[in-house]
Amino acid sequence: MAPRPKISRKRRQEILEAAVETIVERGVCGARIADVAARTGTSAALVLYYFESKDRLLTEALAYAEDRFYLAIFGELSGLETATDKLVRLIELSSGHESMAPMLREDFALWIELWSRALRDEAAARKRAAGDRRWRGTIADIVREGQSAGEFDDIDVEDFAMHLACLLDGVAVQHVLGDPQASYDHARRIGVAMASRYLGFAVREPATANT
Amino acid sequence: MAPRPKISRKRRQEILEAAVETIVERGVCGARIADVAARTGTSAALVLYYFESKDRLLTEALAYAEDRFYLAIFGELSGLETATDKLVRLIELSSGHESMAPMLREDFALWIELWSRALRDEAAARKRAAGDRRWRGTIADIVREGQSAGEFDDIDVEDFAMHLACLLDGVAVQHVLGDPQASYDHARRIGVAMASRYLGFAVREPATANT
DNA sequence: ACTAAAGCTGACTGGCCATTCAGTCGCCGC
DNA sequence: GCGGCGACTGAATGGCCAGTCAGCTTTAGT
Repeated sequence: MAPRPKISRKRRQEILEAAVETIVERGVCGARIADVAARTGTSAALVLYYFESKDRLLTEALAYAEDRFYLAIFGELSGLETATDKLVRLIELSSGHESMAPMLREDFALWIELWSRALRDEAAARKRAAGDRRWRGTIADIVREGQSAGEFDDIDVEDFAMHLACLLDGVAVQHVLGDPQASYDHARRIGVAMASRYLGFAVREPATANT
Repeated sequence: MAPRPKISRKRRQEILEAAVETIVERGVCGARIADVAARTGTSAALVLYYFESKDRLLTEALAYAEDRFYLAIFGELSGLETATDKLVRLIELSSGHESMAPMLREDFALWIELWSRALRDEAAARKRAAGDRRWRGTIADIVREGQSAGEFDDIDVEDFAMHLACLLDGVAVQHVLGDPQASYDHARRIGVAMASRYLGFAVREPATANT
């Protein structure tokens, strides 16, 4: 009756996490069920016992990673006071700020994997689209909040959210593919410059790396 | 002696083109040598006769597609007079303007495939980085040209090139993944707005679809 | 304790593909 | 007309892996 914390719940998550790590290491194409099993210390058969097929497992794993990433960022933002702080922090985090957990920094690579999967996998495409809407919605909410507070100019919110989201995606691609021209500082500067120029707030000194 | 037009040259290209089509259709993961062979009306063995392995074939095919795409855009730009025209056209074309050959519009999807491959394939990573440098260089050249002609404000060229290139990549992702919020018009507007705001030129009416 | 379900596994199998190989064919120079 | 070479092929080979299955073990409810 009482929805006791079925062990299976934990196992499922363990497997999902192992799958995410596997994808980071070998890519969606190269990931094998046996890898995921080895990482959880179980058998390949068990992985298929929890997820009917490799396809489902991979798609769920990518969605899981996206969710984790979003929630981590969102959690960090909610502790901040002003909309300006939130927006700048959002840009910093999605530019690969060193304060991010290493696990989360790997997630940038997963975006690319998700995109390439979404090109052909209906379920992945839907999840990506939903995640993207949520992400843009978060940006838009911050902007509206800043506008109400008088921090930001009164520009078209949806347009700006799309613009910033695209820019951050593009920057992340350069970043994860290791372009030396796209260091964190570079990426941050570009993002903050764009936001401040459009929204009319003053740029402050960047947060530098810490522990 | 005279470098007679070895038949092999033509065959090689045929195969590369078939490989590109195959990748568009089935993705890098799903592409099979037999598909490429079928598309050229030959045998799988022949494909491996020209390209030592599937890996090389795919990497070369992606590079080939990128080159083709770049040259097509570059060719179209060189016919234009002013730097402003060139820049706007560049933005239009990389936002998926309807006047592009359908073949080239598919290339956006190939970027994603190339990125995901570059995550793990050294050769692909090098080719991607080179292509990207060329692309940013082209943007930078146009901006410098416009600055000399007095069309554009005197901002940091490299920074701007990186910024625009990232933005266009991000927009392309949305576009190719079919986000309805990222139609061609949307994409174009975002790109042109950003460029005009940074460079200080006046935005003119968009080019609409033709032919 | 007894039982049933859930959790879990090792061993198999079936299919799929990259890659190899042992040639065939047709052309070109001689 | 011959020798050789480049283009090309069909038919293996061999490895790899997702997914299945028959049955083992643990857990928990009665």
